[in-house]
Amino acid sequence: MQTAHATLNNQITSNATLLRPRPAPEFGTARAVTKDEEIFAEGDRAAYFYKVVSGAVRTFKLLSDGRRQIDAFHLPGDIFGLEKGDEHRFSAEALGDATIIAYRRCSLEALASRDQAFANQVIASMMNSLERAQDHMLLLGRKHALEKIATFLLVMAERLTEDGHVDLPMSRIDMADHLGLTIETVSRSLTQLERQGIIELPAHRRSIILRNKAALERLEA
Amino acid sequence: MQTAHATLNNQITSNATLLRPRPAPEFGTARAVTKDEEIFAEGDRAAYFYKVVSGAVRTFKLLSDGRRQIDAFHLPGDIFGLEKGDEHRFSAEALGDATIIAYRRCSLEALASRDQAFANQVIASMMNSLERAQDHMLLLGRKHALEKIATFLLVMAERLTEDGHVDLPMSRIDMADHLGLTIETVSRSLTQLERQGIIELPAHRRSIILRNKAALERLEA
DNA sequence: CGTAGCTTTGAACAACGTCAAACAGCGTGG
DNA sequence: CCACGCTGTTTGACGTTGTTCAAAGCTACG
Repeated sequence: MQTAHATLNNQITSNATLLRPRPAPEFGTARAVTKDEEIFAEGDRAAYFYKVVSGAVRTFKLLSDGRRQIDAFHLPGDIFGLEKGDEHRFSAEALGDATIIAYRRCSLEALASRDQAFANQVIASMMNSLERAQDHMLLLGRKHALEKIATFLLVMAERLTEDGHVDLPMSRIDMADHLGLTIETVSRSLTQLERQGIIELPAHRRSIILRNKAALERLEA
Repeated sequence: MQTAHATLNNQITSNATLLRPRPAPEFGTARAVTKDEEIFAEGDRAAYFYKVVSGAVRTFKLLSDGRRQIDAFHLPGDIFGLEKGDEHRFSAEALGDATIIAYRRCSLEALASRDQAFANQVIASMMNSLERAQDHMLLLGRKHALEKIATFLLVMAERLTEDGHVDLPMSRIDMADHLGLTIETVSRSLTQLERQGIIELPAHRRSIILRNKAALERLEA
């Protein structure tokens, strides 16, 4: 019950601790990563946070028996790996070859005093993550397989905007682990949508053409 | 996971800090709400955000056919209803009789310049929400019914800390809609845990005694 | 070409949901 | 004080969605 209070203050004090003098690194250091390369792992010390420049990144948690939940895919411009505490609560891997910028982690106050605009960007990105997470809980907890797929396709179409032609950067396994399904169910749902003429699955397996967005929106529930 | 320890330890000190007379920010306006009373609804203009003083609040989203996902329960000290955009993306209702404080919503910048400490509290609360949401996605997407229940009981025990004796402020329906289950499955899982001697369900249906936390933690997966 | 890694497809199965009924606590009113 | 009905919870039988297990198809890439 006081937990909230506690953590709140926790934040403030720990920020103070982090304020120790340091060469100003507003401009992080770029880094190139290759397909499936680990950027950081759950439990690692959170010395940096990151921004995607090109490519895409997945962040995920694992259960002891290997079940995986991908909480988000991060596309160019997205910030990820920012933590309240001092260790990463997720693992992060590149979906394909990608470039990212690493920023040395520091307190928001320090950040704000040095570069207000960047600080605001970071906060805004946090709120975006939160909104996405909240929408995703509804999807995971209450939507059926077909509704999950429909929602996912619409969201990705929106984020990748190639006008109904979505070139997915992730495999079926990644989709499944993001949507709380198995790859088989993902596959079956997609072919069902294709048979209904709502989408098209060209030979190149990673790309999808949305033929009937209205129908998808109806399916979204 | 000493993170938990850390937070608990800091709790004491930080509460002390918070109770100190603080340069008054917006002293929000207190409001008493009764069981199931709506505090705001999804789509409402987000003119205020709130802090729970006593009682508990649920925030949730609905699908068109009435399926509901409760994204979080808010206990005393928790902040809820803070939005990035200008309308609420959730509905909020009191679980039982409760009192809350309403703060007039304003930009974080304005808030920060006027009362840095309070601004930090707000940001920290956002990060808390995000962390909870992320953990909850793992639960919703990848855990089985029994694992969901086990996790839920441990989390609630931690937050309500009456040491193994949890007095839940919510009904089975609320639990179900939070965990992505049905009330029947919640009920069955609880009785299964009771039959295994891991918990005890006294006559008063809202209270639960955790007899074997270790077993629950093993079940958590 | 040939092999490796995804993806799709099919059939059997299990976990969870649905439907229905019994049960318990609790407030109300006779 | 007890009967009554209301509401929330538990329990049971059965159905369905999505998973599991297995195998075959594609693509890509050497």
